[in-house]
Amino acid sequence: MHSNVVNGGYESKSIEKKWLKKWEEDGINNLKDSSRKNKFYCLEMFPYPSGEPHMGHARNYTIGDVLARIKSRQGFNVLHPMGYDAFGLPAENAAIKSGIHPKKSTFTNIRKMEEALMKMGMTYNFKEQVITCEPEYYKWTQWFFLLLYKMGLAEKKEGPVNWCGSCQTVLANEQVIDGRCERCDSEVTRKNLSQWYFKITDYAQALLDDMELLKGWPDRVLTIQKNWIGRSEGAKINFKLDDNDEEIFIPVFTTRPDTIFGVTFFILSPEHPLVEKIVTDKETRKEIDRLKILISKQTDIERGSAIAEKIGGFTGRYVINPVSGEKVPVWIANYVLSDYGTGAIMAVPAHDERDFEFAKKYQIPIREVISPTGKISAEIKEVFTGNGKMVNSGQFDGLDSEEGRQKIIKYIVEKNIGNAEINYKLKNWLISRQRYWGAPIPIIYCEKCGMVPVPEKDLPVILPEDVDFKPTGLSPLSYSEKFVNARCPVCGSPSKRETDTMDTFVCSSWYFLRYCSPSYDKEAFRKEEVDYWMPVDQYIGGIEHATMHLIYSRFFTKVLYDAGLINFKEPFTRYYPHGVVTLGGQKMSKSKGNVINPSEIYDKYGSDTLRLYILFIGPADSIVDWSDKGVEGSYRFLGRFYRIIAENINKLEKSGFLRSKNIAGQKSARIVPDTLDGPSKELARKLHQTIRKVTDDIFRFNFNTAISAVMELLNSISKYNSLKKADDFNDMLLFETTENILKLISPIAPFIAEELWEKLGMEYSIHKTAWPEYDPEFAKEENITIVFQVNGKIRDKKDFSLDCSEEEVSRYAFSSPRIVESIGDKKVVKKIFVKNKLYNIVIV
RNA sequence: GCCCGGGUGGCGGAACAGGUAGACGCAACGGACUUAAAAUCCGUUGAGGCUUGUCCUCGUGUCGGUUCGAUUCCGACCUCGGGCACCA
Repeated sequence: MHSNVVNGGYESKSIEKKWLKKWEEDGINNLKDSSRKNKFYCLEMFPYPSGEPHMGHARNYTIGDVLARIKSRQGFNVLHPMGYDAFGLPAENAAIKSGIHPKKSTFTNIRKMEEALMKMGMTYNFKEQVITCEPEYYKWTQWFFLLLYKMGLAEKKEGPVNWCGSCQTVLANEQVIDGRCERCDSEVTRKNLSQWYFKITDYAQALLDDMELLKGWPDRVLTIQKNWIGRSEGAKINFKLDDNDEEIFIPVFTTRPDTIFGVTFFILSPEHPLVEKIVTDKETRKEIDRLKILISKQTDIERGSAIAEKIGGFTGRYVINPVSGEKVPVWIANYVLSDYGTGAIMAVPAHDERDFEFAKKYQIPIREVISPTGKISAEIKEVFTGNGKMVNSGQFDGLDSEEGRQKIIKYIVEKNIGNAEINYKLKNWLISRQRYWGAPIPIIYCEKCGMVPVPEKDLPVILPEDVDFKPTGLSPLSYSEKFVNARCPVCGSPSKRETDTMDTFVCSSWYFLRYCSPSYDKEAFRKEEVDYWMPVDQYIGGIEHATMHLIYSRFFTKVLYDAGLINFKEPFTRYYPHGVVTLGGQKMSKSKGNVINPSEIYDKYGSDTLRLYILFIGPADSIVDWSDKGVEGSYRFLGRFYRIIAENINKLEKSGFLRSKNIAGQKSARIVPDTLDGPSKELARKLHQTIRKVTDDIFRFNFNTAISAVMELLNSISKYNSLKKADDFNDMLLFETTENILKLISPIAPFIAEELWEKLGMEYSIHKTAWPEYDPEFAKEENITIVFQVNGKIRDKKDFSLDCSEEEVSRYAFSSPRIVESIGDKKVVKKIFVKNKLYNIVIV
């Protein structure tokens, strides 16, 4: 290690080294204390062990660490755990490239992460980490799979899936961004495969309803989730195929049953199973087949975006509108999706943008049935999607569209042709992956018994280590004879194991429960521990997990609740999304080479500087751009802090104050307000105001302003120290201020605080002391500045005593030359007095 | 296209309930210390004006409104960021 960057007497390197060692020996970073009554579970999203924590991790974990430390100092029993989301593609991809086994690289990386987190002074109990790729953990991930299976929430289904050709695996909908793979950015194609799904859609409504319990979540996150779940209310209506031989009903979903008289055509998605059946004419069939192939070749981007061109064709057949009795043509079109609603729609071109565009292109009639004015338009030039009066709608004419919707639903229910229905955009969670580095799905296929779940007593299904994990599109595990061949748990005959592994989001959907009893080996979690610690009081992590991890974790929690295994419905009481750290306005990324690692910073300036800077850089939830100058500023501040406090300690030593009293043990005989005056009183006030502000700001996640308050206090101390007259000086006050400023900075910059605490002769450790509380008597301002305005413009300012009367203020106002001059010969019509703030004279 | 957030000095950002806009920090400039530099310490620093003051005018994306008073509330627009995006 090289010497410190020049900074007065502040030797961050040796200080941090010294305390790291001491803290580790004493286990001081474990904040659990079962003798305390109230608990606080502070959780930060655990990292994927990529090798070294990045700046986002540093930000995330520093925020959590500060909160956990303060909660502990405020007397809470604090659970502040750490672990690793250790399964996943990157390790496997790296293994394919470099030949190093994922297990080896993962554990090497974990050690590195661990060391870095320790160096940053994080208060995790490193002895109780949770690592998802260990059999002791994934045994219970598999147990969860079985639980969902038993509850009918896990199913194997043939269906179109998102296939990433480069990763050679299936992706969940959430992992596809703009038709591309989230990880490798290559284009995602559709493929029909038999895959495992978790039926999260069964919980769509519960996920929406229970948002009411998430008062401690930012609205924007709930909005994202609502959007993702995509609930829409409407009706399912059956249209009968116009056919002489057979009664075929085709249901559609619509949110606008009130527009049913405006249906001028009907569309099936190209993948709709009835397309095959109903197209009878040979020539038409040719054309429809051609279209189907054309559309199936379209990528998600070409087909899926709102601006994509609409294409389709007439099937030669008709359906009967069940309400109007009208016969309308059946088309297929690329813009009708097979996996939403019923895969078929009633098209109302006058009142739907997409149908309008399609009708115009293919010259299909457009009929107005909702009119904003109630009058029928002569010509339809544009779509009207709003509410209005129903027209051209038979017995429903004249109704408001909202009312019409209810009336039509009532009608179709009575006539037995449909019903009210709710649809969600949320799709079932596809969890199988044709990859090696994941938790094996605990299922066995027996020729006689069929699909058999692995009995709980046989868990874990161990992921074998001697496997060839080259990507072939098939699960690497399928090449391992040893793994694949098994005995049927039911009949004992030779069987085959499921060779897919689980999406890593399954592992991370319950880790917060495991933290409550990390080494318990009888169950996934010890109930008493979970009852005590859960739900998480404060969760902190990137907003990019709003739709995946956070929804899945909420889903898992609800499943456990319904299984009667836990007594809460939501895992995270409060959630705080921190912002990302950019460099030059760009997202830091290894591939672009624009990365600043936390280690560079703590190696050069120390972890205190890193922590301080990352909190001071800007509001914790906003995107912040890295600035080397800013880091230096933080480092300089700590140097200045060190010098000024050391000077205080010096002074107190010289005056004999520190020797004369057994300060460390002394809690009583502190300053009484009346005994102070002048600069001392001012400093005492500043101190108590700072205690109040820092505490308030930190719990509002305003770390930047909390730090600026500490800076201001330091400036006040510095000024106080430069006082000429010795009588103005109060040793006790200086001591108390020193003691408290150290406490205030201690969760943010734990090393320097501990060092100076020791220098002050206090009992080890500052991190075990109670968090300071402010005294309102001290914090109270004596004088306040009243602002004088004339017609809202500031004309004068003057100090008055707190709570002074309007009369007093008014008397001054009308004697102030500047104010009198501003009034001139105008007439005073009104006087506004805001206590302790301002006096405004209104003239005309 | 729809739904959320933001736009404040040269820069990052303060202003918690409509009441002193620019806290704190960075950068810059001036001074002290030094043979010198670095570091440190002390100042100045939104723009413009002159009558240089405890001064005046302007100023929180643009335009308008409510109010004695608007960065804060309302309306329209411009712009940046995020989410969703043929979801019937």
